Amino acid sequence: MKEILREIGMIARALDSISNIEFKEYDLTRGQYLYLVRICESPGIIQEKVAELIKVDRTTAARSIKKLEMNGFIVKKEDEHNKKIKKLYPTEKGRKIFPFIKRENDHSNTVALEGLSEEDIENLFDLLQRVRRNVEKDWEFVKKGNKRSY
Amino acid sequence: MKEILREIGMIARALDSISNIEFKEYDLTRGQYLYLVRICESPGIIQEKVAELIKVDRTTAARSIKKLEMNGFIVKKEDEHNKKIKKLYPTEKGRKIFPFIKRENDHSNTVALEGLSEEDIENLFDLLQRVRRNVEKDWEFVKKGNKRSY
DNA sequence: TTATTTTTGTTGTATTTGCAACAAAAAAAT
DNA sequence: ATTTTTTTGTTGCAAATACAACAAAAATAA
Repeated sequence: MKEILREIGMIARALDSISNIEFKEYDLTRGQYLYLVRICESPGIIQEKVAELIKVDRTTAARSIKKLEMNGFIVKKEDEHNKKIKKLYPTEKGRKIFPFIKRENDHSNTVALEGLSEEDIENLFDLLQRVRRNVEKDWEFVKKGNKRSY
Repeated sequence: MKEILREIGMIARALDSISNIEFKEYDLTRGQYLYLVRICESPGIIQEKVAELIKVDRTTAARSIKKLEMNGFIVKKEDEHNKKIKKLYPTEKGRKIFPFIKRENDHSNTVALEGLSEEDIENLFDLLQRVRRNVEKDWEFVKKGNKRSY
């Protein structure tokens, strides 16, 4: 059995670790860049969706986003028609550092893909998307308290 | 720019989350399965190497491994010729749950790779290994306190 | 319409994570 | 042989993470 997941875990931890170190320069603490990127990309998104996108616990997302708000990177806005939800928007400060996050991520991407051809990259991306779609089904299933049988 | 790393991050977090939930049944707390697997696979390995393999902070590995020891899954043994290092070995208890961890990981692998052909899988594995080798260079560089320029 | 279930958000608590700083052994350089 | 650097391991501390449990709005079912 090819240990695909092990490779993926190693890559993910290594890159996350690098990003966290590099973003301290912009006063972003561990993990925060993930949330800020998603909010910048989809202004008005709610935190429940952000957690789903990132694949992180709801309460972890709640606290990270609260901290982003406290530090002035984003704001929460009430919705006109739905009293329950809070829409998330980047502030000026948040929008300003977004390009730096993108730049760092692009660099990591470039480093990661060194030596791969254009075709390799297309192929890898396609395969990873398929894997991700497979995996997110199980994640939602298990997160809701269900038990996988195997 | 194809967001390869984003896909990898999503997959890794989702699967890690599932594993952590599923391994509570065996009294393994968050993250511990990673260390136990590596120690079972390479008896006598030292914790510094385990951290490198997993791509996790040295001190995090130290504490996880200490806990594995306290809970009787592994033992630390002094080396004859080197007073500094401590070699790690699974105990009977550790060896016993190893197959369950393997089984769970295999299942996750299978789910993840659903719909991919044999060739796709070979290809994906090869590409991921190359990405991982690229990324670990930067990880070690940054972890040692160096600054990437981009 | 009313009752039930799902969605969304929060807080309390325990645990994990990782940076900083230290110590000691080992290895390498002088 | 001595000094310097690297390797390996530890602890203090601050912060992130996630499970449990709760609450209220919204969506769905009855």
